[in-house]
This record gives sequence, structure tokens and C-alpha cells, in this order.
Amino acid sequence: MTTAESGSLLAESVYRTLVDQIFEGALPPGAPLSVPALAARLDVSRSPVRESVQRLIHEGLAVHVPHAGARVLELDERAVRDVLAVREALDGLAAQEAARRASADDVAGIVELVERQAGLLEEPADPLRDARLDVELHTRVREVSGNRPLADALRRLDAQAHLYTSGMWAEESNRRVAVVEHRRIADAVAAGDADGARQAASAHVAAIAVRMHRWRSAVG
Amino acid sequence: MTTAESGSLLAESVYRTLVDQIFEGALPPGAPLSVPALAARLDVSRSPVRESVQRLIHEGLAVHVPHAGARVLELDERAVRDVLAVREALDGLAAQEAARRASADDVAGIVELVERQAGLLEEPADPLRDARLDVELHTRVREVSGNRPLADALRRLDAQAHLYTSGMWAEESNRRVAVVEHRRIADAVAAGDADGARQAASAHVAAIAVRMHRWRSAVG
DNA sequence: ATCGGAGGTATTACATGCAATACCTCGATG
DNA sequence: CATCGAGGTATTGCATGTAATACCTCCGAT
Repeated sequence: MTTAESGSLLAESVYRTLVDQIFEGALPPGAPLSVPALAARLDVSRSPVRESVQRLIHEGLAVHVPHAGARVLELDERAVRDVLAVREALDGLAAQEAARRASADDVAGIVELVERQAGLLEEPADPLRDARLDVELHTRVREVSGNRPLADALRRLDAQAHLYTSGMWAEESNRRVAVVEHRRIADAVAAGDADGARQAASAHVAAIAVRMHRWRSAVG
Repeated sequence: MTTAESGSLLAESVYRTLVDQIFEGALPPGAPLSVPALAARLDVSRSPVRESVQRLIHEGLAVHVPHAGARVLELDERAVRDVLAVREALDGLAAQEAARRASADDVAGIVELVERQAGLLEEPADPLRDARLDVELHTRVREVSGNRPLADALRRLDAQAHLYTSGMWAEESNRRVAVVEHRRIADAVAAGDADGARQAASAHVAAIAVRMHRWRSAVG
């Protein structure tokens, strides 16, 4: 990354483009990730594209199919439930540690994100925007926990699960209950209530799993 | 991976070589991972080496230094404690699920590994071998849990922590107490006692953290 | 003696060439 | 009509060329 300082880094840019397209649906689950085809479409050589595709595989957003290159990850409900079971444990741990370590600025940042999310309830749902804000909020709490391995592990898990659950943000009831649950976490962190924060965060993830099951049963 | 079926895959082979050398100490923490130098030493081109080094970075075993290539991860005690805090939660979850799902064969496999480890107490310590067997045992439990995202997350965490803790296996007392704690986990899994398995596994990891702190204070 | 700068050196990041290999299409044959 | 096989095609995986860039060393100037 010699030239990285200037902020260029073609491979990084390609990676972000691919991630965006995956979450926007331009590259739906199961879509082939052909290195030559993507290189041609993005007008770069195969090197940064190959690097980005392998990074997607490492991050768990794509799977390597022995003789057919890579494809965007396809999750079934059981896999998402597994991911959420891990998140239930780890987001609880993250909130617990965040409650112990949060500075006044940390708390202010978390509260601001929750209130911004609450404000968005006045506007019509925008699943992509709402999902991003949700990720940002959870990421903030994890950063405040000060446990980097924990935050890294959760980032990967989030990326996978959101491939499956981002559509839930279209439902009005899900948006509202998410804000309520986020407020509970934020309040506990603000109060320095480590155990309460852990329980609130774990309960939030567990509730997501329940809502996901209902939503998936209804929507298909 | 077109030629992968035959088992070749140069990049995979290079990756395994690098991981082995890292754990054997041939590439100690902080060692530079120069792509051209490694390519020359391993007598392959830079492509598979570059791919392997980036994989090491993604797996958390190396860090990317802006203008100096990559270096083998250097952990301080705090980082290891963070990793172990995550493991405490996740290995508990893994054991819990393993207790729920384990078949008779699964149990037999776990017990066999624990007894093999117990048998090794008769022989002098071999930190590298003992650490590998320990990883194999924990990996088995995680596989039995049936939660792949959980097992994947733990695999990365293990890799990082073992860079720091593998030396503990040289201490006789650590070896013996590890077997005792492993037996508790195995017994609970065999009995289908999900809650007991979770507690036993969490306590095991917590005890590792305590032993690590004492060991690190004593040894340096 | 210390500080500043120029050149050498090593590295990264990207582009591209190339062989091997597996899949798919299509036609020939029983 | 079904099945088998051959060829075309697209892909991967590895090798190598190349420009840009930052660091390190050393030397001169103050």
C-alpha cells in the first residue's frame, strides 16, 4: 500500500463497490463473481478485482465454488439463526464492556445515533439507509467496548446476516421496535449499567431472531 | 482453483508453510513478511505469496504496516485478554450447543481426544504438539455444535491467541489442569448437560486467562 | 556536531501474459 | 430418441513486467 496514503488504493475501491452492490441487490445472493467480467465492467485489471473477490470470501460475503469461481453468499434461515446466536452472545459482551468504559463523548455519540434513527421514523422506510444506520450504531457500541477482536468478529457476522435480514427494515413495526430496543441499550450504557447493557443487547439480538423468523414465514 | 481438485494449489501450500513457520517460531511476532523475499526463499512467484500474506492479514495473524509491507502479529497481554474474553463467551456457546446436538460418535471423538491428551502427560511436554492437540480438541467441540459461523469466528480468535499462549504448554501444571478442565467439558457434553457444558467451557477459558496472566508475570 | 537534502534501494500495487483445466454446447451414433 | 464424445469457451491460478512511492544512508552545509 505504498500509494495508499493518498487514499487511492484501487483494490479497496473495488472491494467497497462490490460490497455496496451486494447490499443494494445489484449482486444478489448466488450471483457469480467472475473476475474477468467484473474487471471489464469496472474498467480495471484483474489484479485488484481478484484481490477484492478473495477478500469477500475471507469476510464471508462470498463462497468459493470449486470450478465456477466465486458466488455471492446464499444464506438459509438456519445459517442466519446461527449467526444471530453468536451475535446474541457477542453484542451482549460488547454492550457490557461499553457500559464499563464509555466516556461522556462515547455516550453522546451513541445517543445521537439512536435519536437520528428515531427521527427517521417520521420519514418513509428506506431499507438500505436504515440498515446502514443500524450497522453504524452497533459498530459504535462495539468500538466503545475497546475490544478490537470482538468488534472484528462482529463485523463479519453482521455482514453475513444483513444479506438476509436487510429487507426487514421495510416493515414499520420492525423499525419502531428497533428504536425502542436501541434506547434500552443506550440508556444502560449511559448509566454505566454493564449487566443491564449486556441483557438489553442480548435481548435485542434475540428479538431480531424472532422477528426474522416471523417475517421470513410471512414474506417468504 | 481450477487445479485445486488434484490437491496442488500453490497459494494454499505457501499459506500453510507460513502459518507453520509462524507457530514454530521461525517467523516470530514482528518478523517482516516481504513478498519478494518470501517468494525467493520458497522458490515460487510473488503471486501466491502475496495472496497468502493477505490471507494472513485477513485471518489476523499478520498486520499491514503502511510503508513496510506486512509483519507477523505482535500481541500484548491486553489484546490476548480481549481475545480470551470473546472465547469465554463463544466457547461456552459452542459447548452448550455441542451438548445438545452431540451424537454418540461425536462424544466418542471428543472423549478420545481428551484421553489422548491425558496420555501425553506421561511424556515430556512438547509445546507445539500439545498446543495443536488442544486446538484440535476445541475445534472438534465447535464442529459438533453445528454452528459454522461460530466455529469460524473461534478459529480466527484461536489463531491469534496461540501466538501468545503456546508457550504455556511447557509448564507441567498447565498441562495437567487443562486435561482436568477438558474432562469436565467432555463429561457435560456426553451427558447432554447443555448448561453444564457451557459453564465448564467458559470457566476453562477464564482459567486460561488467569493462568496466562500469572505465567506472563513470571516468565516475562 | 547537527541538520537538511539528494540518491539509492526496496517495497507495494497494478497490469498483463499464459498454460491448464473443467464446463457447456452441439453433433454424431447406436 | 437417448447417449456419448469432441471441441469451443470461459475460468482459474501462477508468473512476470512496470511505475510510483516512501524509507534509509550518506554527504555537504551551516
